[in-house]
Amino acid sequence: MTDSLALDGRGPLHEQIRRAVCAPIISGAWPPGRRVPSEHELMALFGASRMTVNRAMRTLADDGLIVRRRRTGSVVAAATGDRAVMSIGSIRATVEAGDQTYSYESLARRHARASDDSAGRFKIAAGTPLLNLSCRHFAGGRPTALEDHWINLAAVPEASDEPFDKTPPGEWLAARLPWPKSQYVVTALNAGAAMAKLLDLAPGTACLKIDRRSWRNGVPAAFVTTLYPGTGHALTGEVAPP
Amino acid sequence: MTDSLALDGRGPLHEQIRRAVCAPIISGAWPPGRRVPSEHELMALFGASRMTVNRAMRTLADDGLIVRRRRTGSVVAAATGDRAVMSIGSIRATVEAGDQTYSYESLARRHARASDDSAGRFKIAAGTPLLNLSCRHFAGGRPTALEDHWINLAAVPEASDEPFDKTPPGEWLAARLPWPKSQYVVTALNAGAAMAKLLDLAPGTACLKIDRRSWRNGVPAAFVTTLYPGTGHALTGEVAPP
DNA sequence: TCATACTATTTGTATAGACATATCATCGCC
DNA sequence: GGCGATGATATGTCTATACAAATAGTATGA
Repeated sequence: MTDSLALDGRGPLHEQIRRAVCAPIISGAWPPGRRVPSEHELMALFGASRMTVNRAMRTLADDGLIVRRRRTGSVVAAATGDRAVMSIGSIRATVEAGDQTYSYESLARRHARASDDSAGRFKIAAGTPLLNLSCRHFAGGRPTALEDHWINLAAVPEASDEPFDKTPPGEWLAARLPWPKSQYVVTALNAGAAMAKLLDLAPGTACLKIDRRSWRNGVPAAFVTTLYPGTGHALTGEVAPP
Repeated sequence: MTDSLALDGRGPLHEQIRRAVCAPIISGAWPPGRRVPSEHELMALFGASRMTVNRAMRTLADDGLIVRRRRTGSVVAAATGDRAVMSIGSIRATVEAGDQTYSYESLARRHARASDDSAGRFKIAAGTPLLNLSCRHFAGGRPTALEDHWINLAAVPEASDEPFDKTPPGEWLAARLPWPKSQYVVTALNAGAAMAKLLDLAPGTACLKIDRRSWRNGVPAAFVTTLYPGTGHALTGEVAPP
């Protein structure tokens, strides 16, 4: 079956080799566990140098399609459960992508100390100074999301001096925390009375809740809860072979 | 500032270089748009060959931390909205990860033709033969999810001969479609009367709905809707710098 | 027989060199 | 001034080679 591998002549050689080996894997012709030709075999097959073949195979391994082991060679990886890449953009970007005008309203801004439930979910020492921001986002004048931020002032002290009346906390944080480590938890919940009123919904309407915890340099930096009307917002993502 | 870059002596050289350049980026010391030392500068700084430096930089570019351009050199990338990797495992795996016994019940199995609304969301020709499977998943004897599958028999003809009374359609499909292209849409919705009864919930309870479309070799293969009680299930994911 | 040493295979890493390609800046030239 | 040719720079790709590390199988020896 290795004979049927063929280059398509388009693009760099290492890409062609990667595609040639990738094709029978994603088509199912090579089932998980099947042996993939060794680098030497591919060198002979395609007339490429080992470094070029190695780069193609390494890319496939990085993408999780094959598993490489010394001496035994490479095999097609077992298909794991999906790992979908969900794009969680800023609310402004989401609204403006739908050709609606974005606006934002600050509902509350208060200092607090970690002691109540926020300390528990945040995993920080009790007494840590926090800044709590509550705000509402509008798409074309209609409320589209509620956000509740808990910023760890020990990790992000600059937040103390920021009024957050013009810049939404989410955007401000994104600029201050480039490439944070973040964890997301997505659930559904019924809107309570206050929440429903703020979102202009009937009480009990299903909403999408996205909890996000972010760290900066290993220190918990922010805990954000975002609430969307369930029917008005969708989290989308995709997984695709390379 | 390039002087402060230092290798830590641990692991392969290209990894050390990658970490050395990565550190000031994720710490924020190098803001987006800042120029990253060129390959030649890094060669001189670390005494490494260009291929080794190139591999480190290329990895950073693949991870989206820097943007590389010919002649102008590399710069720190603008922090985009997060692209979180959500793990959407099989329901069995999720249940068994919680130390509960998994079971499964087939509710309906019927053949259909794409003509009604399913053709529209599926983007297939009307009249295409489909197999519709409805099932319920249990965790420790209590219902934990509902699933509704529409399998395109033109793309996956083997499904016709499968009774799906023992193997859940999701697992069967995962084995038949290795590395499919898939799209996900996650929303929240209020449980209707029938849905609530099947999930043992009060009507109107918020539920998490995950729609998944999968393709095989570019052909729509399956459309799956999964419903979870909103409080009983969470979609989790994370994004982390490399 | 069992344990150990050796060997062959395969991948992992690193180097030096070469040429290709995109692009910015500059220098003439009209 | 505007236009085009030219050169410089940085990345992109590819090769040939070398040695290292992991490991499965084989040979060796007590």
